Amino acid sequence: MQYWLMKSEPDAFAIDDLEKMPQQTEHWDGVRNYQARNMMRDQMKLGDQIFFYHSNCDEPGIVGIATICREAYPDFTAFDPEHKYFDPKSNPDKPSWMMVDVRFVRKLSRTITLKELKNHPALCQLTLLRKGNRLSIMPISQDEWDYIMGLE
DNA sequence: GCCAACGTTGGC
DNA sequence: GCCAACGTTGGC
Repeated sequence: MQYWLMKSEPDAFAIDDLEKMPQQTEHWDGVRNYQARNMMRDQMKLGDQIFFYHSNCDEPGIVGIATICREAYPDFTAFDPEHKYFDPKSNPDKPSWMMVDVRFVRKLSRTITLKELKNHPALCQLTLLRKGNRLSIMPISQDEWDYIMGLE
């Protein structure tokens, strides 16, 4: 099993929104970066654990845990000209983009903020903290996962 | 709102 | 293949 961190802007889709979905499950659409797509397509497996991260907001940080409940399949929002994630270069015969389904597990008892994560030398290898890294999906090592869980 | 640090696009 | 222009991300 692997661990991941996935970013979402809470104004668009927050951890509370995931919790309120039917079956507490939602497809993770709109990933339009090849590196992130490749990780979803090639590495994300059923049961993998996810840190749900709120970005671009007052208090950026990890707010909850989710899990992969469906492995990669074509991101159908890319086929819909009315959709904001429409990509004319993608089509059902040859989809450019993929998505996974994620299921809510639980909220953390508190937000583990980006600011706080930066204060831990043990986490200096976190992709999230690397300069200029804007990936919306990134792998987390077992050690990093355990360490962060210990901060809650 | 600003802007650094990307990734993508497209002319050449 | 190069690289300038452009668009996006996301912290601050």
